[in-house]
Amino acid sequence: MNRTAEGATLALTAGDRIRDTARRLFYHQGIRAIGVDEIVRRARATKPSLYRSFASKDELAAAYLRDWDRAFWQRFEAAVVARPDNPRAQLHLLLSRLSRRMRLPGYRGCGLTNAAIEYPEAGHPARRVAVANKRKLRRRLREMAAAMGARQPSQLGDALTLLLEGAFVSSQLFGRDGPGRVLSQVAGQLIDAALPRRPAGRRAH
Amino acid sequence: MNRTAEGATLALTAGDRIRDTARRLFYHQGIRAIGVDEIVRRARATKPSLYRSFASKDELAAAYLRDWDRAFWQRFEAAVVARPDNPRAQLHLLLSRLSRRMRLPGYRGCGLTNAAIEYPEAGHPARRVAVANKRKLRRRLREMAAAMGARQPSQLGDALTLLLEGAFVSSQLFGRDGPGRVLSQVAGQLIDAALPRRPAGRRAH
DNA sequence: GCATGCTCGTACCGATCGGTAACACAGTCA
DNA sequence: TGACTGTGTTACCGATCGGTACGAGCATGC
Repeated sequence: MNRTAEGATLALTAGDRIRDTARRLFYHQGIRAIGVDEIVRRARATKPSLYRSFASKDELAAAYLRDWDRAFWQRFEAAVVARPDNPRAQLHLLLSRLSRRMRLPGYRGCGLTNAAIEYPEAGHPARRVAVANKRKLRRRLREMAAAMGARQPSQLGDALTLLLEGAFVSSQLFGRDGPGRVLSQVAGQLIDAALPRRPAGRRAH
Repeated sequence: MNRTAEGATLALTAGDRIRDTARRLFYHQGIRAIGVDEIVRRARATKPSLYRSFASKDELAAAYLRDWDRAFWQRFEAAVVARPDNPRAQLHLLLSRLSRRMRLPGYRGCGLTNAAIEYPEAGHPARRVAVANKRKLRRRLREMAAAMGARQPSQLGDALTLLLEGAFVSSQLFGRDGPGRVLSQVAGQLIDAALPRRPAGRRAH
């Protein structure tokens, strides 16, 4: 097995190669823009192999998004455990890491956000995964806002949600020098404004 | 002419009906999701009529986005002239009107943002229109931030850009009760934080 | 009458869409 | 040796994709 190296992908089974290739193509060109023929061609595989591992193209897209969701929460929790008991530092770490990733070549925002825009239909499998992730993210940010001691944690959490989603889409609209550069600074300002007033001066993050 | 009422659309020429129908379908389902056959069918027209008025489907999409761009700046300038010489009030009016529109049934964010995500390819006609609009918007918001007297007008303008784009996409991710509800309040907080410190207390918007 | 434009529709094009039937070929068990 | 199972292949399906050649219908000007 694994008889050929074939450039980048050296996965074993056809199903794995298809999964990897679909992730790359779906992310960079969009799900609707890519046909199953191109996926299997670039994956050095064939369509029956695709449909043995995935029930349909929509399910392949949903699998791609579930992978994304998993990786997203891994990054999220990595920032949480890196700054224990300090939600503000957790968020700062999360956003600064995101800011750095956003400046990498080929970055095209959040695959889940993009998919939700590509599939506005309510029950679509891809949309389901995307919306579930976003709901959880919003809840999580509200919880972090509450843990920071914000006066209106729901409002601060929602404000951070807006900033995050705005950064995701702005990165594809404006490229490297987009407004996403100010993401973590602006989040810090919002947190400052949402926290109860302290005696004097400014606080460090 | 105009021999038939035909429900909602009572436009005269086939080209106009096609333009109106395309706007509705493109906005609510997405551009890639809609084929030219469905457009001409719902418009009570035929494909040759479409291709007499528009060089291609991509150009029809670009025309739809140019219409959107025009309407966008009309709303923008309407808020500007309604609050002369008061950029902060202009922005507040703009955002509160947007917040109200976002809660309307069938709202699906900004057609230009959505199109830019649907068409990541650099030179695509639809993407060109979308990106040009966003660049101008960013510049305009930076100018308004400067006119407000912000200490770092670029940063405030970019923060507002992030909030706006975040509100656009969040409206489709979360629906009526999404984080877009806090849009104008949060913008006010950011403006407060960006303005030079005043002797004491808070300022009204 | 009759040609000139102008708008619109019928019928069609090759290419691609997502998806599938039937089969070849290996490795594993008895 | 032969049956089984899992993974690969070739070749095909109807439907839909964006786009077009060609002519019908109809008002106007002479």
